[in-house]
Amino acid sequence: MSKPKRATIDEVAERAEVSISTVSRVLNNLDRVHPDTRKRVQDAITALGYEPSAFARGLALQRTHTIGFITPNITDAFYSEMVRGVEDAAIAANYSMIVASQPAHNTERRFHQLFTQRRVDGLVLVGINVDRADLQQLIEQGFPIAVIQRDLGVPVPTFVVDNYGGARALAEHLVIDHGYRRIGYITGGSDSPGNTQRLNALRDVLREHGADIPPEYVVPGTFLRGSGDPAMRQLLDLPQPPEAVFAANDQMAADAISAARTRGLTPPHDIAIVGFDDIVLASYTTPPLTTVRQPSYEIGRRAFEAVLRALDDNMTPERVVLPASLVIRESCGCSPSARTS
Amino acid sequence: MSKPKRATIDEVAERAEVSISTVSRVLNNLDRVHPDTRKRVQDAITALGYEPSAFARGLALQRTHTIGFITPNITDAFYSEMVRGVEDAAIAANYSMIVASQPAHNTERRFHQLFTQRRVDGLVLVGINVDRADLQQLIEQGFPIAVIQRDLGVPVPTFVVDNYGGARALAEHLVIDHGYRRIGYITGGSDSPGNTQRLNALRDVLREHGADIPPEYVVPGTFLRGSGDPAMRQLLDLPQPPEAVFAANDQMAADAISAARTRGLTPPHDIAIVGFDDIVLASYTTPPLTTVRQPSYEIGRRAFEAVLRALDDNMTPERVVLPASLVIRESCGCSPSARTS
DNA sequence: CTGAAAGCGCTAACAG
DNA sequence: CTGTTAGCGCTTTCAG
Repeated sequence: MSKPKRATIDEVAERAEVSISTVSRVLNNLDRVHPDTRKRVQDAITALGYEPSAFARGLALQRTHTIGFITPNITDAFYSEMVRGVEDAAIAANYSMIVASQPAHNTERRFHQLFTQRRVDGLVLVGINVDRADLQQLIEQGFPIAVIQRDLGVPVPTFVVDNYGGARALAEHLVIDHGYRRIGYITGGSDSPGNTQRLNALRDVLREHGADIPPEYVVPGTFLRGSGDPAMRQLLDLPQPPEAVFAANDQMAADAISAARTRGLTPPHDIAIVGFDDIVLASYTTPPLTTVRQPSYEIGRRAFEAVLRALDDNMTPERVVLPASLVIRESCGCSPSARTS
Repeated sequence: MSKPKRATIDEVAERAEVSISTVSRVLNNLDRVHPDTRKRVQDAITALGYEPSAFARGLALQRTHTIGFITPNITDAFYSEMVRGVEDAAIAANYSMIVASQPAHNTERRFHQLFTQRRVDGLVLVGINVDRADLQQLIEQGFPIAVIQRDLGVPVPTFVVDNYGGARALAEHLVIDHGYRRIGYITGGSDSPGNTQRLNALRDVLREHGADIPPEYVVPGTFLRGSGDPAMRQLLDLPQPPEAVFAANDQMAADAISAARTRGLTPPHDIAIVGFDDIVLASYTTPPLTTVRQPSYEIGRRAFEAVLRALDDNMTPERVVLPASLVIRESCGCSPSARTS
């Protein structure tokens, strides 16, 4: 029992005493339509409360005006900002967004579904690893896909933040401004290029200042909630614990702060802790996290626009690197008042 | 140039040397089909990598197998959990989910769009106020809608948490277990029934114990990030500030903690602060927030299921109240070890 | 058990 | 400027 009756184009045509093509014309104002007829049609439209069916139109046009957004976990603050970016851009272009937020092992299937069954016009992938062959094939067929935060090795529009640059700025702040030399690192998932780049930046900066990062100072995390805790403990259990800890993301940095506090330590006095991402949580830890901000909303927006562009003309796929900016709060050891920048 | 060629039902039919109706039959296995033909068809399907177009099917069936989820703000941790619930349930039923996360002033329009243009089969609304007349009309036409967290005064499946009960448990903990009598309250948006119920619960408990909540102890917030800060300051500026503060949600409670700390106070020693929702942030403040947990994932899941049910048979719309549970951490004054429950 | 044909709501040539 | 007509890909009677 659920077929609310919506007016169809035929009813509008009948009421306006014109043919359906004329109605279609005023709808899409393509050709010139006589002002009088146009008015009649428009009156009929409003009288009937008519709105064209997006999917009947989709069938005819072979364009669904729907885009798919696939991410491993939308509850992650970092991704949900992106969703907003994609959505706002989508709305502006009269698109709807189907979102798929599924654990990694399901993304491949959803990806396929969205494309084959749902016939989305394009896809935005973030933080997931799709099978390269699958992707390659779609690309070759000219299917518009934008990839965020991953370099998949296929020629698609790719959006990444400057992980190295951002991490480097943060590392320099730690090494130069604060003079730390013994710095630990909590890693993210091993399949994440961002993780590697952040670690490299830290290592480079340290080397440039005559220090190094011993193997035992690099402890494993997963980017996920809770994983910073055991990692931090491991660091704290070392004969000589680090003076500062760089966690691959804010979530783990927050875990690390809790872990330190549980051990009776007071960051940043006893140990400095910094993160990456600048999620909401970062402002609410005690002390607030010094971190690196990623422009996730903008990334989302631009990814959608890239898809749209690819849909219209076949651009050469760009790879854009967005700047990440240092956000200095207090967890690095800076005082609330004397914030450097 | 973006028309990846997908196989159509005709090609499958041709290859299997049957008619398209037969293909359709094996697809939906409705009628009996001869095993041999069935096999031929299935072989053709896999050979061609055929998948039926969801929206061509939608046109014929008048069912899009798409559901709309409308919320004011998906970056709010509380809502994003819900999205996951809706999505998981949707996938299980072979549905896709279009999400609309738009500021309040836009939701009405999106609501209308999703329904008229997108022809979604149903809608889940959370935390928004749609025009009652609009809604009423859709309902009467038998359009399936589930409403979360609002009582819209129309007969639709409604899912709310037991705000009163949850808040009451929290208030009793404050009043009975801790013995507080001077308790301040930071309100949420005035259009939110949850807000009112929470305040009422606090007031009732206080009264039952011979105390009251003076007008100046109720200060305005908006539920949104940052709004707890000025509210808390206002409370702290009072000649006699409260001993404890109940914020209408965790986000504002977190703001309140920061505000207190900025004033040189140390919660919960100098002032207790509690919230509502149990979002991720609640575990990471210092001290961690004592709060009330809402089962948002489950709410989302059940809301979708209600929509689906309404789609099939026309049930009488239920109104289900889900239990909220007290989560005791440290911001109320409990020590980490000696947690009551 | 299977095929032919109509129709879902809309767009897009092609003729007037 | 406007109407006719042929699809878009699928389901569904209605006949065999």
